[in-house]
Amino acid sequence: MQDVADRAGVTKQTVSNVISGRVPVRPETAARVRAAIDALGYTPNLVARSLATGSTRTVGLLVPTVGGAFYAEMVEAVEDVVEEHGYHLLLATTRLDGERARRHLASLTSRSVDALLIAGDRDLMAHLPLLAEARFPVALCAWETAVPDDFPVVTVDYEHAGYLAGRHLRELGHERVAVLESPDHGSRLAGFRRAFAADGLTVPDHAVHRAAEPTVAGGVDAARAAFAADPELTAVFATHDVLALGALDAAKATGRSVPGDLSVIGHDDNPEVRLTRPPLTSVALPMREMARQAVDLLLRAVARSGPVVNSLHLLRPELVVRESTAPPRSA
Amino acid sequence: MQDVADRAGVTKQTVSNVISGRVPVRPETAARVRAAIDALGYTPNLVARSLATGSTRTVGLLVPTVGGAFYAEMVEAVEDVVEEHGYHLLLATTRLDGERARRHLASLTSRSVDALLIAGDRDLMAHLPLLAEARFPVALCAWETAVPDDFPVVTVDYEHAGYLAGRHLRELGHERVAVLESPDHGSRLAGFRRAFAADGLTVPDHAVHRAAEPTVAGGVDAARAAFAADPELTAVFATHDVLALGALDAAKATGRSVPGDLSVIGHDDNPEVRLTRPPLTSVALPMREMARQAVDLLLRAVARSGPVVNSLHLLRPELVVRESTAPPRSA
DNA sequence: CTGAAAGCGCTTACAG
DNA sequence: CTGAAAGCGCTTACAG
Repeated sequence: MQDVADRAGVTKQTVSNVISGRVPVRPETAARVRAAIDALGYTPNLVARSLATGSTRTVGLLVPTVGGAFYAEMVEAVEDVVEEHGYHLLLATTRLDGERARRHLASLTSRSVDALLIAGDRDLMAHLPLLAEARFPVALCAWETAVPDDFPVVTVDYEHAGYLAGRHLRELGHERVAVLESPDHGSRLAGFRRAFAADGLTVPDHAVHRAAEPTVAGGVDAARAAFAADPELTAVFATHDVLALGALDAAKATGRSVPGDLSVIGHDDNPEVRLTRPPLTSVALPMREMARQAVDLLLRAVARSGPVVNSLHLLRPELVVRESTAPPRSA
Repeated sequence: MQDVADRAGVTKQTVSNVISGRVPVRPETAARVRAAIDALGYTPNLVARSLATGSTRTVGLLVPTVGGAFYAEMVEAVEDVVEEHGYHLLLATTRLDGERARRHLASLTSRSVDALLIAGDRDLMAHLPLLAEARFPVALCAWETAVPDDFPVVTVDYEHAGYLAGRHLRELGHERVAVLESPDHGSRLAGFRRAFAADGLTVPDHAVHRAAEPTVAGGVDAARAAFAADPELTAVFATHDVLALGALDAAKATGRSVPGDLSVIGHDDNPEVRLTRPPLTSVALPMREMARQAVDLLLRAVARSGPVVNSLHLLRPELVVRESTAPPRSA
């Protein structure tokens, strides 16, 4: 920078002013400075700037994993918003490993980020207190269970998501249904039940089948269990798309046509569910909007260097009707 | 830091020495300093340290996308290695958008990272010269086509991958085969052909079917074209697992049993291919080792603050035989 | 509109 | 082993 200043015949403060544009500089001077910058191939040292301004222009994102359509899309959505604001993305994954999460949280404390967005869930709960004295704003997103109240949270109204699925099946006329549930998806189930309760129907516990693991195979097993428990059921709600994929397989294997004999509805609207046969009806989560609101919340706090406003944003999911749901045969 | 020094009755240089451990400090003094650190909840300012040392302890990773098992795994592998060395991960994605790639590259130039790893391919080629004057080491990985020679490259021996697929089919006795090809997978095809050539056989151009897009649907179409071109073929090599998935679907739709009537072999060994029926034989790429070698290369250069050694690492892929390949009926 | 000064919070030689 | 000084490369008031 000093070199640039020398070559342009000004002081480095003037160079700084030209670059930042915060203080007006006489056009000729500015032009001379710019010429010198180009000639020398000067690029400002961001670290020095950070030290002087106290801002790293980086936001940290902590996610459980980056594998899987859900978090992959979140990472990209966050990157987009962050980039719009001229920020960089520091990424860390927990892999559902508490110790790993703790390490990351601890290392982020040392002011290397201006703000931190944490997506994930229960495995992080235990370590959140670490952040109590963080010097930067923290927000949580995509949190489903046990939503903490000491940080702002931007998440999906999962209960409503379940309700949408239930209402859709009800509107089609289904009465005997089963739920394929992933662990920690209790609010989706609750919403689903609410839709049936609104019509005076109940979804009994023995119609809820928990998948051993959130995989296609897990979905197949859960679906088979559901068929065995009630051979007459006409529809299945999977709290996770991947389980719905399993349900599709299981239906085929047991000679049930979808949606003729059995309607199947998923949750999350992963990209791949458009490719199944038939394409899967699912509940879409507003990932991009979630990322946007969370990052905006954070960066607004950074901008006025105040605390984040502690709020709970509940984004409404949306039903995407495709071809895996239809009225039951009996209707 | 000054506060810590005051409370411990020493100067901040001593505090610095205690923290870094580079200069021996008398035990009692060190203990006093540590007590003061705890009492004050002091955490060092990494930005200031970076300015003083010239190192940000961050490596940048530029990938086309984070969606898709291949790059997702790469991101996690790189994160692991980087973390082992006490570094952070700055992530940027290009989304196959050249302009976006250029922006990222330009912004990374300003010394916010100690090193940069670029995964990807042709869409980045045009912007690589931007990095010529980068003050930090740069390495490329997972590069398949038009490998540049002015940067170190750690990648897979894709030609060998194709060869492994071809040799496997040859060893099973297949002669009439087809290739389902994704764009830019020429070296995989070349290797595949080499395996057949070794036995005096050729894989003619009309047995190579290019998929319009790297999706299951694209694979289905390409496979149908292959069946139409040669109804007698006994095996199919897909240069991309997702195309192999399509081939599986197309086989089922046309009444071909796998591997009885048709052997199918994929490439990349994405996690989901273990779940297909039958489980897919594929060629596994050593992602973690690739990430490790690339990051090691980079961080060694950082450590001795010299240039990276300009080399080409070609990692050997590995054949994973599952149940989608078998000898042809005729054999 | 431009220049001289101080400071961001560390680390790195260099004396004692 | 510990202390006083200079410097990393910027930015931010503050005079001129």
